[in-house]
Parts: sequence; C-alpha cells; structure tokens
Amino acid sequence: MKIASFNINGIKARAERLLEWLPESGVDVALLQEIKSIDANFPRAPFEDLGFNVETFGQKSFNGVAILSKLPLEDVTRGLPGDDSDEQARWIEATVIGTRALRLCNLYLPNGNPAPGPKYDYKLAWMERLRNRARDLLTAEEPALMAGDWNVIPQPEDAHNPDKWREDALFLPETRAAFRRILNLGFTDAFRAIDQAPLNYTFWDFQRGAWNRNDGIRIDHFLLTPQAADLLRDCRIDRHMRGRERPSDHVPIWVDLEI
DNA sequence: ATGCCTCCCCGAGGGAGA
Repeated sequence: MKIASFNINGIKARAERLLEWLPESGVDVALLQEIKSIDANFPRAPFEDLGFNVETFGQKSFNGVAILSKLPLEDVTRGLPGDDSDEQARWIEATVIGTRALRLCNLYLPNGNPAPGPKYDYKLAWMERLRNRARDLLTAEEPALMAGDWNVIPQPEDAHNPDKWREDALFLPETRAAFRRILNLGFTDAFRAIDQAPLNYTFWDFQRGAWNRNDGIRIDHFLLTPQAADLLRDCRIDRHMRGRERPSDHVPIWVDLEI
C-alpha cells in the first residue's frame, strides 16, 4: 500500500497538480494538508471520479486537512484530542484495511513563528497533545502512522543552511526536543530508516529562488509505530513536483507498506 | 539586514506561511 503526505497549499490552487500526480504516482492514500477550504467547497467530484474516497476536515481560508483513499475509510475522527477550545483544523484520523488494518493520522502541525510568543506557545502545547495521542497509538500495538507537515526540522542536515533557521520556530532546540520526545516513545522516522543522506528536502520557499538553489528543509515526515515499521518497504520524496507549473511550496513524501 | 512569493479573503490590500 502506497501512502503519501502532501501539503498542497490550497486545494483550489492545486487541484490540477493533484489530479495529474495521483494517477502518475499510483498512491492508494493521500494525506493532504493546508486545503484552505471549508468542507462544502472541497472539489470532491474529480477525485471521486479517479476512484478516491474523500474525507475532509476544513476551515475557512487557513489550515484544513483531508484524506483521499482508494480503499474505504473507516472510523474517521476529526480534531486532535486534548483541547475542546482549539478551533484550528489540523488533524484527521481514519482506518484503511489492506491485508490488515492500518490507522492513519494526518496532521498539520502549527508553524509557531514568531518565537517566542503566543503562536509558539500554541505549537508546543499542540505537540504535547500530539504526544499523548502518540502514546495511545503505541499502546494499541497495531500498524499505525502519523504523517503530515510537522513544521519541524529535526537535524541540521535537514536544512540546506541550518544557521539561517537557528532562531526559527521550526528549528529551535525546544521544538526539536519536543519532536524527539514523540519519536523516542518508539516511532520510526520512515524516511531516515530508508535514506540517511543530507540534501533531502520537502519544502522550498517561493522566495529568493530557493528551489533553484536547492535551499530547502525537510519538514514533512512519516512516523511509524513498530508494527507499521515492520511493514516498511520504501519511503521517498517526489521532489520533481516542485519544478512543475504553479507548484506548492511543499512536495509529496510517500511510504510503501507491505499491507 | 530586509518576507524579495503565493496563497487566502474577495474585488483592496492585508494576514499568513516557514
């Protein structure tokens, strides 16, 4: 089963790219972030015509996540547990059944800039809630994954120019420590399990010709439970998507699981 | 040193992104 994560930076602006990439890539499941759309305005029909089931958790203008799946999606839940007052649409879960069940958690982690400040406080609090959900996933001892735009640069080799990011919410020591606290519960960073090389990025800024200079960062990640990691066949980044017409600033990353 | 693009809202120009 091939499962991708893709921050599309607006479904209306990216529907065309997405509709050509889905058949090309042969993904079974696509976890989308930043749909920037309310559920009612998500253009479901063209994706359903390609054979995908569509589950969305959107909001007006900002954020918003969605799951496209060729297999039926079961037990869909919306919103990260732990704060009923949180109105930002950044988390959706569902189960797909292959040769066995796989729980999918699709996340759009807060950016957190400027740091310090209330936005950074929100990011760290959100990561603490995420850690609680992650712990419960491990307790189940089943194949599960948490994937999406984590807005975390885990290590210096995950940035072309790490010094530029030293004061940034994506790379501050406290951010990286919070990410490690989740990872060290017992998850596998799927990309690093497959490829340890530097210069592998998933985001390049629109400005300053970042793409042409490969001035990128690796911030889109797949974290696998041990039972999912046992099934990992491959994990790759579709970096060619950044060079297409009217691209997102992120590109897809995908895993192939033997399930 | 610097938000230099691109998206959203909508129908001007500001907020957000990372």
